[in-house]
Amino acid sequence: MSVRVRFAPSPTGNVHIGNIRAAIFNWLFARHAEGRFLLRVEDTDRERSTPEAIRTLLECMAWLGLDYDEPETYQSRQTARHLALAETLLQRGLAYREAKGGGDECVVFRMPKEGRLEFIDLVKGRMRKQAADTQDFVIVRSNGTPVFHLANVADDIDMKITHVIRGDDHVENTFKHIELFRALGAPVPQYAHLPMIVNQQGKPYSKRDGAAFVGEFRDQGYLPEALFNFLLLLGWAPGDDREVLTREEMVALFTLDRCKSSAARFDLKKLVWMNGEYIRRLPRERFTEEFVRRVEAAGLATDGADLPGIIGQMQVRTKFFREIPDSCAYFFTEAYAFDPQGVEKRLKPAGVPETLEEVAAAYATLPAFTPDAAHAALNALAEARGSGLGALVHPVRVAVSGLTEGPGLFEMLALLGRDRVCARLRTVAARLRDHQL
RNA sequence: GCGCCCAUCGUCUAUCGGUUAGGACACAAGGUUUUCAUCCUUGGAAGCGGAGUUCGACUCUCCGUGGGCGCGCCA
Repeated sequence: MSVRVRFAPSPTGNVHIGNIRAAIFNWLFARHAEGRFLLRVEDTDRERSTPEAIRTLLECMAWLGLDYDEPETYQSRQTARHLALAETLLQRGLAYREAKGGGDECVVFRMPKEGRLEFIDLVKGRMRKQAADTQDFVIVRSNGTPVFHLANVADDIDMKITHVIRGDDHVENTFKHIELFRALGAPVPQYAHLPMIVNQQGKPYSKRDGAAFVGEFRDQGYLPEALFNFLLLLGWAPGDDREVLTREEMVALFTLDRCKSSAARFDLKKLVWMNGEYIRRLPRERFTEEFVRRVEAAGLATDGADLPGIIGQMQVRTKFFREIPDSCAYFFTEAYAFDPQGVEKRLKPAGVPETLEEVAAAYATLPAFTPDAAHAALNALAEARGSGLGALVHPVRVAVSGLTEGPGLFEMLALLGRDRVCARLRTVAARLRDHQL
């Protein structure tokens, strides 16, 4: 029997990372087993399930590369089917009508009253519970609408779902659902319950803890592959020391028995690191394309710049594309901004203007302006002055780039070119004297 | 309250009775130019407690403790 799994979110406008992780695990499980991954929109809450919300959901799926193998289905369209099944249950005496609280009658499903209920959870192992500890539950409201449990199980039956992989807040429901499958004469799927994602305090991760929705991560500049990989590592590990995996590796390696059953804390720092890893691994052309787009969007022109050289330095240090205009402006314009703290610390001390001019003079006479030559020249200067190299490196960096950090100074200088470097050093020296900085 | 589940460095995790308990993030120190966002090296850092089972337990069992989830005519 071939594997069929589904992701069954209720479209409430935003897709929570806990939810999308369930989608990721389902998708990987299906792809690994060469089975089918389906999407069922549980849109029975008509209030919140707006077309807009559904579109957002579909966008998030596409963004993460979670493609599904059959057209998505909508639970709200199956109401008649759900009610028919409830009717069957009623006729077989497996459910009964009851008027709770004096209102109209609702339909209640009968749970076993004795014995033990149990199932094997593919990640948590054997789960058991005394029947006496369960209760009958409503499957059709007195207003005539089906309740989640009925709708969920009915749709799983109709979609021939073989494995239900979902958050472990559903473990208790599973005892109910299994009885429903049996009562409806359908084969019971296998279950796998995934641990929750929690915050630094160990509480369920929510929007109060920062970005909690897929769309927010996208908007903040995270790459879908990075978020996907990071979320996968929350509760699953390949068994060896690999952490950054290609989609193919994930598919090949993913199995439910390697899933952990304890909650995982969401560690933003590691996600940031992961994002940097994915940016670094981007094909050079793709990084370049995005780089240029960002730079130009900031009103800067890249003509004349040594783009390949700049990219070579910047790709490995970029954690977010949005940082690019600010971190690289000095490569493309003379109107680059100065970091106030850098100016204060590196340019304001007495003697800096003279130092910058000395460096400019030394550089002007160099036969070739290469990183090594620029380095050697500064070394010679430092020695002549009896000062450390740092006394030259820092002011020069800030003068030339406006920043206190960036690529190796001499690589950066070579990339800028002798003319621009010397001009900037002199200009900054003059501005310092005129108190213009 | 009742039921169920969970428990390895600060964090994510490896280990499926025998390891100096490994890796990654983060942190610290050093080096890479007295820069840094890269790179290299090094370091600190863990089996919740108590009983058992066993020649031998992080690993198996039980009891505590702590945490989470569930107990809706929400999903």
